[in-house]
Amino acid sequence: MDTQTIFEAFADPTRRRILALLADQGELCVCELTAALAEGQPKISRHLATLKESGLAIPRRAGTWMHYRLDDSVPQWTIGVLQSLGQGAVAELADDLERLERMHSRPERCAA
Amino acid sequence: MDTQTIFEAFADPTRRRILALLADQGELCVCELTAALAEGQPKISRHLATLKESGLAIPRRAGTWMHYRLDDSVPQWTIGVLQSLGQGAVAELADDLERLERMHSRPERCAA
DNA sequence: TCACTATATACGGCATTGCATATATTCGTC
DNA sequence: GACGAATATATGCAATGCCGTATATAGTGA
Repeated sequence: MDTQTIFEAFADPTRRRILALLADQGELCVCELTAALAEGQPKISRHLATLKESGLAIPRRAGTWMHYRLDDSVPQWTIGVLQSLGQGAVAELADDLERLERMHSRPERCAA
Repeated sequence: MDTQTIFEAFADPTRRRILALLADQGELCVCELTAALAEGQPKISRHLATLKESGLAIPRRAGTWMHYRLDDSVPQWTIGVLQSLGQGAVAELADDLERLERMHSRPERCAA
């Protein structure tokens, strides 16, 4: 949760795409993120591990699925950056959201 | 001036110390930054080149001295991050400022 | 032009990072 | 327990980043 770790997390474009999606959608599972970004599953999983270790994302297991959401107990400036990711700083966000909508058989969102 | 470049600039602790000092002091030359951070001159110079290329810092030559200041025409979220650097996100800032004050024979600040 | 100061860059080494492929784990169901 | 789906991790590699040392450049003044 220290400054350096958070900045490193923001320094990768794939992680920013993930963070922008989580900021927009609230909670998503690995298979949804894999479909939305159109990237390989191990790649998504590794970046989610990084985000989890940095304290930016929180995992929740629901059966077979792992859901990730943003942690809202982050430094103030971090919140500003996260908001900006959905407001133009992540150029791919529109495409990613469209692929997410198009995805077949998305897991039902069941609360914790 | 694109998103990726700016985030990469923020990802290094030495660059954040430089940015925090510039945000606090307005304009500093290389030798002042070298003294304030207590780091080698080539290291400071290299990081300033990175900041210049990212669009975050603007150089100004005044005789032998190169002065650097922040560019204020940066994305909105960037401004928030820069402010945060002076408000706890850069732990070394107090020490760096103290070394800067103690520095002997600082170049006089003459306007452009 | 020469010497001096301030700053920038080149070079080599070391550590880290991101990736793809392959494999391991975890969970639900039978 | 065996199997299949979802997710996580191991491995090997190419690329990148930061560093210190040495050197080059730019400016100033004699």
